[in-house]
Amino acid sequence: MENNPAADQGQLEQDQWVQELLDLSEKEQVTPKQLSILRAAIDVFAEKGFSAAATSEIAQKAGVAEGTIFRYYRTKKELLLAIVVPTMSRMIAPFVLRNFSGVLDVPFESYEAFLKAFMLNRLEFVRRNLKIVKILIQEIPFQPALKEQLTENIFEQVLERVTTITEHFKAQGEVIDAPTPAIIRFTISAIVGYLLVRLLLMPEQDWDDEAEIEQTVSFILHGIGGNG
Amino acid sequence: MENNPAADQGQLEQDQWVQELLDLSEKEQVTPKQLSILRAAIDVFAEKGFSAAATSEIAQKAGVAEGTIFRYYRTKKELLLAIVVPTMSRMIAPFVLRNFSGVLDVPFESYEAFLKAFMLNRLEFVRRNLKIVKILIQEIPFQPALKEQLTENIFEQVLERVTTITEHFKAQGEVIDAPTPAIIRFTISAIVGYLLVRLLLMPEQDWDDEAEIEQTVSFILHGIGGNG
Amino acid sequence: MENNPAADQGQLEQDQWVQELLDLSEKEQVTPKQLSILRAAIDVFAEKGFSAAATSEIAQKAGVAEGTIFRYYRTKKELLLAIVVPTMSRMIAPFVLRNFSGVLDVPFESYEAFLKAFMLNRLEFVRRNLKIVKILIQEIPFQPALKEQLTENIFEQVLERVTTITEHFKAQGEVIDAPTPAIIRFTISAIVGYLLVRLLLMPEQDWDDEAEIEQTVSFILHGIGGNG
Amino acid sequence: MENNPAADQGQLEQDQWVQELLDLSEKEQVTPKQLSILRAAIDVFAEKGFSAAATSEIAQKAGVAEGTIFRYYRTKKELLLAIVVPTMSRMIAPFVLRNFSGVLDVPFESYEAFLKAFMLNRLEFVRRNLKIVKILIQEIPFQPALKEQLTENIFEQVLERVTTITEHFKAQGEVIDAPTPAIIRFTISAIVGYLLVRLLLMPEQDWDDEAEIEQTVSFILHGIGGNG
DNA sequence: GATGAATGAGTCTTCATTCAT
DNA sequence: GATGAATGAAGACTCATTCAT
Repeated sequence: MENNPAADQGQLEQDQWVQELLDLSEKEQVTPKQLSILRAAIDVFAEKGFSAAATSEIAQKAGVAEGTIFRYYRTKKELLLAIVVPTMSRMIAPFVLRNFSGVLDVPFESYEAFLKAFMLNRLEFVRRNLKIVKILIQEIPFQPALKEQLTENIFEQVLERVTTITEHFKAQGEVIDAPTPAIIRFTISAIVGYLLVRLLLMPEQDWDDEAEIEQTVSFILHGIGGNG
Repeated sequence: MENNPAADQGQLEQDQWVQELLDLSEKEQVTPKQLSILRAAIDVFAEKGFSAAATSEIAQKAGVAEGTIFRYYRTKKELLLAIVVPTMSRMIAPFVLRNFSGVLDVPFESYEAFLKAFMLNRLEFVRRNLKIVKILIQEIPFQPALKEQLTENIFEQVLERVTTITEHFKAQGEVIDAPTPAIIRFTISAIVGYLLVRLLLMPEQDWDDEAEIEQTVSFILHGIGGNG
Repeated sequence: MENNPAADQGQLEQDQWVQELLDLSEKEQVTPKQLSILRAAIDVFAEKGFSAAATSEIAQKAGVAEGTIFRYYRTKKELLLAIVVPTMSRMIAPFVLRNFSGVLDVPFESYEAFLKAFMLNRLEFVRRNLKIVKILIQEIPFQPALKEQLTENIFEQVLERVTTITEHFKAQGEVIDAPTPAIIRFTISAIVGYLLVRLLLMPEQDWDDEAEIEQTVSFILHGIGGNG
Repeated sequence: MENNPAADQGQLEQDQWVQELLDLSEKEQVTPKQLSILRAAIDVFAEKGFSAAATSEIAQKAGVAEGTIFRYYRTKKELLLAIVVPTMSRMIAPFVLRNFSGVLDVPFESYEAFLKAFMLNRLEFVRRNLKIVKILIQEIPFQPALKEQLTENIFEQVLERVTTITEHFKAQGEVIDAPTPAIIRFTISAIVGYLLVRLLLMPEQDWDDEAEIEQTVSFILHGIGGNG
């Protein structure tokens, strides 16, 4: 039951992120114990799913007593939300906050450049938050709190912002004059499709991300139809 | 807790399907009791998720005793698999079996016609098996049995078949000369993206499926890039 | 963990009563297991108090699995109420129902005869339900459900009935013309005082109940003042 | 969670008393923190019952850290006893100590005057220590330490003293020649009955204590029997 | 075949108590 | 002295599974 933060090198990057996440969300120091609870919870939730995850296992993996978890998070569900809500915010942050990640705000020369930058940016984000994203996707259908977030943020703020961007490029003639919702859906499908295959379905395959992204953006813009 | 199959007209179609499914998978008669267990299980699994679903609730909804479930399915997990495995098979059936649904075998005049027919066909399939598909997606990460199926069937059989098809159209000049896996991924992303938005994210919206499918196929073939 | 209903002879009388109680309240057969749960619960609640009583101890004493308790009573509190509410009803039954125990309905020749009969009757009742009465007294302050019962039944029905009786005897000149509430309070105090001392404070002492009751009734009627 | 002693004027009287109590029992200075722990504990014990009371809630209400309670009282039970034992002593003090409250020592002209003075005195006492008395009554059955006190003090000292007093008045012809224990029981029943109804069962009713006490004493002396 | 009572391991959660700071 | 983070045993309650009827 030792707690050796030095050992698990594979998680270093994610730890960094968890720290970031907490700094961001709370602006107050997070105890090492709380951190190891979060890390353990992320692992167990991702591996077993929220319902099937036992707080006893989380405690054990975190190297703390079971009661300690409940000092920080009153219920198991609150622990879930503490992990997942900030990530949800960060996931859509580029669409919501100006000058946040810079991806959407730097005036891109072209739609193509914009799409490439965006894909690369989100790929990096999901890669660094893979487990949390898995948990998030799994639990959205069962957690009203998350559904609400989704509705309020994605369907109201994000869609509006993305619509603006899309119509901007439409006006410039870089995007064809088709219904904006269909364009958005199609574009996001291609991007998300790549992320899923890349990170979840076939993560172990060798990937040349730059080339794949370029290819995908090319498909988005020109399709896969032949000369006919 | 009566079980009146006549009442729930909305499920008639699905019931029909469940019957089909069972006929197919077992080739032996399915008792009405077993059928109502399956139907109840589909409802509860879809609503609560597998882990959070209680067999007692399933029994209650099915109008049978708790013990009865375990006459037919030795464990809760077996009940899950009995629901989900045949649907998985049917989901990929068009790619695997010849002359099954006919979608892939009728020699289409064009890739475009093929894609449209395929989308419509799968849309109909998912629509009629929505809950089961939900369950399937939810549980794949946690059920090794399903993961295995996925690997063996999708990644070996389906991919091979789809590769063949794609390369056929490539040879005919209807599809550009890009890496086949990327083409496949891109195409399926667009299709699945549509299905998800259409049936899961915004099912209540009014949809003109024919137009949307046409639009999507057009995007797949020619992209969304402007004249530049 | 054997369950030998024949052995505990001391409880025979009470068992009889528990059976009675349940017959009365449910009019349906009570399983032996349920009965032993009730008996064990009565013992443990009386000994430790409701809050400090562990369902595990009740289960152990009843010779059943802990889960079994919760098949019959959804919560620990429900188990408490199942024990205590019917007794509460029976405790005040003589005041509420006509011809129930007969104590209040037979036209007594005198107030004295009435008081004696009533004391004897209630003494017997409390003696046979001692533990439950203990539990009842203990838990009334903390169980809103019981408080409500108390208010609705005691303060509305019982007081009204007792007032009628008292005023009947007042009219007959057997009771002095003092404020009825004071008379009632005083009378009940004397009776309850005897019951408490007799059964709770000094139960092991040798008691000549008839003589004591006669004495108490005499005090109630003529006081303890000397000839002065 | 501030603790502003100035605000709760309603408790001023009781606070005063708590101070008294502690001065009495310990003869050493009591810190403000200890005082607020005691006050909070009285509130919580009275409201929830000892077993159901959480030390964390007491700490919170007292405005101290959870650990602080255990600096002063090693266990929760010790805290209970610290509250309840001194009150128990004071409750029976008039019977035990000479010249303490003076109630029993001033040579009363009559048994009647004595009873009235005694009732008024105890009414005042219980009124000012209502919560503690509640706690005391609740916990006597479950705390051997309290039971022991009860046996040793009440049943040995108090009864002896009360017997002496009663027999004194018996000798003077003010009390009839009936068994002393019955007389005592009856008298105390009437007094305690009044206190309970007055302070616990119907505290919100308007009471004319002097008149009620006079009435009650009259009943004790002359009973409620009519001229018959 | 069908039942549903019974099980008991396992769940999340609480809480009195300790102890390093 | 005072804190409050940490503990871990114990609590009420759930639930998949069994089996006698």
